[in-house]
Amino acid sequence: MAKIATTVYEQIRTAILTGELSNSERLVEEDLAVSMGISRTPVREALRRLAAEGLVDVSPNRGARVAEWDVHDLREIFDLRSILESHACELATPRASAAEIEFLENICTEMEDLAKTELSSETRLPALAARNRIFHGKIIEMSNSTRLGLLIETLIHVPIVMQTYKVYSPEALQRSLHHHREIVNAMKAGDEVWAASVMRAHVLAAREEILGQPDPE
Amino acid sequence: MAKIATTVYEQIRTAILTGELSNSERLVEEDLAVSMGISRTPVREALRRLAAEGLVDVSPNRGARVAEWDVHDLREIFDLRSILESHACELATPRASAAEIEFLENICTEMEDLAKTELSSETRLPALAARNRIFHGKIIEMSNSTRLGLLIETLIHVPIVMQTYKVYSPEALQRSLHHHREIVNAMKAGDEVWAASVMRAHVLAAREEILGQPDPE
DNA sequence: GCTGCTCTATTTGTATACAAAATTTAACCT
DNA sequence: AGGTTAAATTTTGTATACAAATAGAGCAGC
Repeated sequence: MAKIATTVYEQIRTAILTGELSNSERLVEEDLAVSMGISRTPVREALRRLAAEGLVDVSPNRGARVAEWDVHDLREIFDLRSILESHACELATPRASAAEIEFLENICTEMEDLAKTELSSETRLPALAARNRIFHGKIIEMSNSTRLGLLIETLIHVPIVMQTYKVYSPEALQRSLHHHREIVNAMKAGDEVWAASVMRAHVLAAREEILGQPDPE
Repeated sequence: MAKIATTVYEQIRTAILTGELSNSERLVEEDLAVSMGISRTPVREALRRLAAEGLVDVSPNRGARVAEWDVHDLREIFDLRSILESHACELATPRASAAEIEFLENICTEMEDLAKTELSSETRLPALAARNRIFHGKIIEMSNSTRLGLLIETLIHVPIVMQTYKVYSPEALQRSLHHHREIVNAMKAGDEVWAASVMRAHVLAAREEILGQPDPE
């Protein structure tokens, strides 16, 4: 059970991502420390780490707060995701093995099956969201660019991005699944331009679904 | 003189960027602390921060070392820069004010003048590199996307990227300056596709100048 | 000569103590 | 009563102390 700092980092992180902590809530080092029965030292380290990832804001001598994102931030995030994830598709396509294509296809099938079931959204949405993350993560992994992966990672661990499917209409969900299938088909055909284009559309469609019409500014 | 942690962070950072510390050199907390006459606490904080930015690698219980980059890493970095900085151009172009255009033009002129002088490379190259950073930084600022700026920042503070002009041939330097001028012209013309294309070419040309021919793998 | 072990010396991780800064509270003056 | 200043409290920043883990030196065995 090594590394208390890592444990507390993960605890605070998931607390933020699940919305348990939110609304620019203040994070007092001592309070967090006593609530976990540890000292301030590992708490400090965890908070700085979260700050580096953009999940909390720290001001000198004034402590840490949960970061907040406005519509403009989210628009930036989705725009950058659309660029970076489509680039990942472009890199992944010529490298894709048959086994990897099959892996992606299986996830597509699983998600399509899940979408068909009448399960309550309580269980269905998390299952869909988890597989969605695996799908996107797999393509990033296949791109074989560590830094690209890291950049995307810093963009997506933002609460609303993590819970994407929560606000999807049935039509949007269907379109999203079709996009996934089309991406795999494009990769199978070895057409990286096609694959990248669909991925770009896929992320931009998600942006509109979540944020509504383009920023008028 | 507040915030020792920030001071030591900057010291170690510039030591790495100037190559003073290099070659996966081990960074022992206590040694750094005594050499600066402070305690380990702020040193630790600085090292974690540098680790988050990718300038040092830390392993649990084994401390920090200066990060190393191989050819593959550098290729990734330049590829991503080419994408992100061209995107910055695209965003900046429709927003560019006359004053901002003029600012960029002035930097172009300064760099062209510097290139013409017969100053020793001792003084000329740092002056060129500094203005180059200002030029690129200004465009990123004009893009008005904080996160885009942050992503690019995490990519460029890598020693060899910072010292780009050191390895440039006279021809490459000329081409680089022409690119700058062309980017400003494209922005002035309000043509974001043109501007973004030149920026992409600009960064990819730098990649080849520094790394040689494409990765054969 | 080399491999594997134990023991020692470094070095990191965490806890605690204290100092500096900021926030809050209270008192005060006009 | 309002607002300003000044103490009191809270909270962060840094230093130090100790525990846990790792790396390295020296030595036994082959």
